[in-house]
Amino acid sequence: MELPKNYDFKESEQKWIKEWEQKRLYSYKDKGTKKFSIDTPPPTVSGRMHIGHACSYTQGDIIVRYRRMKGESVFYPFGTDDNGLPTERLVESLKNVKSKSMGREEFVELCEKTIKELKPEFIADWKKVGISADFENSYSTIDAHSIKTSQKSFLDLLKKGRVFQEESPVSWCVHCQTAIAQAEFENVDITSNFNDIIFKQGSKELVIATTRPELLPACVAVFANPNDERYKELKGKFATVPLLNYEVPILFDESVALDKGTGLMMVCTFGDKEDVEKWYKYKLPLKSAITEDGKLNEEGKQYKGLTIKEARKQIIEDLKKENLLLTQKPITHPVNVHERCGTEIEILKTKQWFIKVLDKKQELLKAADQITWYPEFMKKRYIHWVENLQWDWCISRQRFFGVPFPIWYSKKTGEVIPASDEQLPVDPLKDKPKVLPPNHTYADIISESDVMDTWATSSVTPQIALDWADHPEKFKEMFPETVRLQAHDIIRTWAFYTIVKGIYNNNAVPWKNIIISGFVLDPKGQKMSKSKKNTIAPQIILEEFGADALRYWAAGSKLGEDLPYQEKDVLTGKKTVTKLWNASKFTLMNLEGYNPIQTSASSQGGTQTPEIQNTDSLEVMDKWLLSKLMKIIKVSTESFENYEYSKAKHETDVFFWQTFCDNYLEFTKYRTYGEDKQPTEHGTQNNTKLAAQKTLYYALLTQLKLFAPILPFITEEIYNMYFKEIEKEESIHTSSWPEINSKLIDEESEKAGDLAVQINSEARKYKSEKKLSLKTEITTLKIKCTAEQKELIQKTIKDLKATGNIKEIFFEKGETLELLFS
RNA sequence: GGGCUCAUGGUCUAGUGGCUAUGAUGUCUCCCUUACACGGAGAGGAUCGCCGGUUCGAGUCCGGCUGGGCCCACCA
Repeated sequence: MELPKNYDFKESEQKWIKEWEQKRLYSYKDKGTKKFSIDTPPPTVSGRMHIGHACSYTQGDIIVRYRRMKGESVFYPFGTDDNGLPTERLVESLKNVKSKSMGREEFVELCEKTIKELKPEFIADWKKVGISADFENSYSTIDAHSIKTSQKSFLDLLKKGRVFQEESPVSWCVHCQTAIAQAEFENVDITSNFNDIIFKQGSKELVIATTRPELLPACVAVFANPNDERYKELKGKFATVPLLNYEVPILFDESVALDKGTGLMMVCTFGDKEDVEKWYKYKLPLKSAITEDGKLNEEGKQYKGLTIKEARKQIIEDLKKENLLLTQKPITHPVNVHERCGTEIEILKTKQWFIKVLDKKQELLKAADQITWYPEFMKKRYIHWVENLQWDWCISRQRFFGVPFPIWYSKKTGEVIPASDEQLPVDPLKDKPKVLPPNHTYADIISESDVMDTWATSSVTPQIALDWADHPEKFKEMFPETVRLQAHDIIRTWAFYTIVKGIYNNNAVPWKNIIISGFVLDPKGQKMSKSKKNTIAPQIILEEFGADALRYWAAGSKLGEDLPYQEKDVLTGKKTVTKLWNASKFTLMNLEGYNPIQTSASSQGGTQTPEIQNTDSLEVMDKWLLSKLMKIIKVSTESFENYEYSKAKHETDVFFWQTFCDNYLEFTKYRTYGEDKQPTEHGTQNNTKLAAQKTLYYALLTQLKLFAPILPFITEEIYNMYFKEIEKEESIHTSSWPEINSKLIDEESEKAGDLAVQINSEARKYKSEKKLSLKTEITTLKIKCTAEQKELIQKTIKDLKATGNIKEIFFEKGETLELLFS
């Protein structure tokens, strides 16, 4: 068998992607073996896969491919997250439209159309990196099945009393014009001004420091610390709000910092969480001055109609005019903004749906212990987040493109009218409830027009994939899933919310294990971002180096650890692919005329790998290689079991380059080529050649298998060209994972082989120092060593002479090993 | 301010308390040896961030410090 001179990764990768798909190699089949199910993040259809996706999915895929080879029944669905704000924003910018100024139906249609356009190309990128998901079993978080599942989850929680609707101060994005959840906050430092503003108390001037003068019309009280000597006499008095000239009470609370600003603070409805707390605690009146689209309303009096920014500017100007602005200090302070658009978050009193989480903190913390976290410390991030939760989970969004709430309301009583399970999926704007409350007609109901938060649906990915809505029995068989794979940035959202739903809906944590991958950083270790222009497109890497090379790089990071992108590592991957090709080419060349089936003692299995059953015929160097190979199988298997793919990769890599290529192939060259030069007596096959062939066959196949999860294309190519016919398994990826053959562990041969390697390397060094070609013959080698060492060295003397071009070798007694060349 | 995490040759990285600290890349020298120049052989290059402790023995365990990164809190 002769392989072509060069490996064309582009051609090969394309071919295998197509073939795997045609053969439905990765479709879910219940083989009656241990089940392995994996929950991977449905990426948002953003047009293109980014490098972080490529890396993290590859890491997951490596684990899945290992499991598949172990013979487990792999359930690996693939989803896309198409619903909600991210898609709306994408469509708005792509199609240059504004959802709120378009008809709802028209906009939803446009979203659906856009997704359809983008999706195939989007998914193609995942296939290109060799992700072995069951793409036939793919879901979209906005398809009918996902909507049904998500609505079922909601109705279930409604029955269980875990969701509630309330009109309360809620974080709000004035740009997206919707309520948002705590998990969607992003903290940024903003430069602003700290303004010392004069309030009047009778004729007295009270100085209040604020960064938000535009909220003056929403001011409902002034607060001081009860221990603040400066303000004690203000008790029971009122202050006049400047410019707007109305009175608010002066109150006292321990939470007011004495040293911040002037020690006086104004409470507005609402500037921040602090205001909300005082508003509740002191039952203050509500004075909302900000509209849902971020303008001042009639409460703003003369400032009505101005945007927040304009109002701020105008109020400052007016304060200056009236000499009510004492000082203005520029400051930089942290502000919560909406992660999707960067707009500063407002707090508005609106009616929203919530999932109760604050009262179940203890259970949610306990859940962390029922899941094994890889790496373990990531568990703390989850715990930390749960402990610090401030708000219940607000799941309603005043948007168009999302999963509708499966409910209507009664105009008469205001009560909630839920859809019935059997009518899901339902759109209350189009459909009618099956069951009406007594004395109601369809004219008496109003439809809920809000949609659910994206996370309310992506938090049920296990339930969607395992078909909780339609096949609850099948669902029970597989739930909880084996593994969740995700990055650490969404522990507080995706991991947390999925756990919430698992526990609330199904009384169990959703997976037994969670593996958290790190971030891809730029070569300098900086976070990648579009604004920094330091992003790297995986498509370019794929084009230039190939998927195997990209995967090789991705396999290099430890789980949970951030990985700087280094092109040299991808290049090393490509070199490994090339080396694998060349080493295989050489090996297969040497297997010319070799019939592996004959040497297989176990003919019963028929299609089994021709195992090496008998080591008697093997030479020391063969035993040396195989014994070391067994240890690599052991380490690699153990590492994969613990999701430590980078360790498995490293060990296999070092073995392949050093043990196999640099040494074993060199040591056996003289045995494998030139049979016609030294025909053996009786014309039968040379025994040492046959031994080498046996070893080569088994060692190469094993190494291909060990590399297969990481380098699926090159290994499949080589397997297909030679091994497939003999092994009778259609793909290396469905072939069995190598097992340790304890008969092949041979410490003595390892020692002897190591000595031979050492001596050979000294010989090379000698030649290099003398600037001699490696072909140069060494006349004599005098070896000083112990009797024990001599015995070992004598076992490989033939190999040493041939490999190192050494004519004669003499021994002399010595304490330590000493080599004298001449 | 709280929490987590990291610190190893120029750069990136491996490293279950134990003999000369892994590999890659880059540098230098030699070599197109019939698998591979996307290669081979060799050389040089690390007081394993700093201080202290535990131990016969610490890159590895403990405490403190310094410096990165991330998360959370701080928004008057």
